[in-house]
Amino acid sequence: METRPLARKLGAFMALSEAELCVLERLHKRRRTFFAGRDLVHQGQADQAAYILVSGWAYSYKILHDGQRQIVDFQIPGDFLGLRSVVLHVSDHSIEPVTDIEVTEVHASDLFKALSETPRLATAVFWTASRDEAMVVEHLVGIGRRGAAERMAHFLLELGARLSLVGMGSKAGYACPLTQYLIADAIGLSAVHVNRVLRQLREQGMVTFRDGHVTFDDYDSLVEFADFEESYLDQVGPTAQVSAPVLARVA
Amino acid sequence: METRPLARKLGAFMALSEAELCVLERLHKRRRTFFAGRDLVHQGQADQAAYILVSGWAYSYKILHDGQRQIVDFQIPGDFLGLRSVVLHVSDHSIEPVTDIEVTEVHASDLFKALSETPRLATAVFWTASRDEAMVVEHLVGIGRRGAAERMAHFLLELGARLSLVGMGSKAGYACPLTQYLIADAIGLSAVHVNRVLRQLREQGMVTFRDGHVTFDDYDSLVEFADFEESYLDQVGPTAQVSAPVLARVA
DNA sequence: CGCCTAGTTGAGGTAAGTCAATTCACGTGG
DNA sequence: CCACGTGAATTGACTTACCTCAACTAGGCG
Repeated sequence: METRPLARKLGAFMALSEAELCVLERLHKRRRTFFAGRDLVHQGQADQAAYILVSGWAYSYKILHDGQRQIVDFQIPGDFLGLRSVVLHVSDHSIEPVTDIEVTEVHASDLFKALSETPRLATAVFWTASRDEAMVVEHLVGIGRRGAAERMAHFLLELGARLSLVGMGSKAGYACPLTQYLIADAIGLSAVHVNRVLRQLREQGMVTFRDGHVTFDDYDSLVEFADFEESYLDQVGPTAQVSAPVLARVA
Repeated sequence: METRPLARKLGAFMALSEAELCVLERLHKRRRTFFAGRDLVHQGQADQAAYILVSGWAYSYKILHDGQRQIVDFQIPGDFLGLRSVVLHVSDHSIEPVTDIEVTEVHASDLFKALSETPRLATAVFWTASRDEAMVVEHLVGIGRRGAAERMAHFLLELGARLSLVGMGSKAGYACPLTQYLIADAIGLSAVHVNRVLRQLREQGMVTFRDGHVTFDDYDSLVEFADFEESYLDQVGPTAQVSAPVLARVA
């Protein structure tokens, strides 16, 4: 468990050699702590470092000129923070910790060097980035075309699935430090409506979100209700070639 | 102009050497044509090839279980089609041509081989992918937090900016083969409402969309109205800015 | 004790959706 | 050449999902 969460995540995707793990290890330059509510990366900033989240939760968001906020995604341990900012050389969004967080810093130059010298690692990182993009796309679909309750259900399920992959959740539920305001800005609703929708889902016996804990009261009917497809979260990478489970699902 | 649009796009981001251009050239295996309305990639399919769009327009989308469609993005010449599907090894979305299109096919194995043997090319492709992701994020923000008219204005401006980069548009306007139904599914509105919003923008003297042509009647006030920030579309890559050190290491 | 933040609930407003009718351009076959 | 069908755009009338405003509760903490 003191294996870096990122190594664990990438390892689940492709087997990494000793040498590759070593390169990965050397990337983690410095461990830092940031405190809840204090911006880590700011929109428009020219970034020279990305971070890997070790513990705690964060979220990336954009602010519109009229002050509204849209949360793009939440990050949990093992996720990159600001990877896109480094590649694009400027941050198009801000990142803020939800809780106090621990991260390790990765300098842009070290990252590019490591990726060019270790092609398989580059593939693995590219895979991670693609998986993140797939989540953003799914999020987009939800906001664009799902009703409020379905959106909420889908959101809670996706978060649960992601947390399960790093051992922080199960089909029973998970600890969740988010406020209803954060969820509102993530799924494009008002905080008031979030509250109503949560009540509805609770009264229908599907999920309960209370006191920082999400409990799946009836996982299966929630999945059914939310039209939740978790295949896009699968830990299946190129090495696993067209693996049996994928084929089964496609068939 | 018979330069491959992709080479032109990547070239704008970082200067590519002869050798790198040559690798890029060899990627283009086979030129193919697809016809308007016939699926090119299907949701759930296990992909072994991506495509580079040479001419025509396409769109990537997802279908929900209740039959609703959310269009994630439109692709124009120079864009990759299905790059994420290849990296993730399964397509999480479908792609369909809007018009008849010409593409060149890129086999997954060739792509991975080229990227691992030519690190700078990998960086460039990673940059392209990140730029696409930034667009999806901006799209997400629009759907989540902007009103219908602002969303439409922003959408038309973004398309214009992208088309300008490949010489197919200007601040005066551009040819646009999209129907109001496609736009509706892209920006999360009903087709009827799209029509109303277009009328409103036209009557306010900002944009006119008629007969397959978008005309910016007052570009500046449209930008103002839409809160349009085009920085995320900049053709600014690592080479352009802080990059001397980065390049030195990568090279 | 008083203040702040998070959550909860009600009443009423509004942006956008649905349903439906009409027009127009286009192609196709009688 | 015209009748017909089809897909796109347009507009009106009505509905609804979600928002806003506002009041109130409950817990944490200086």
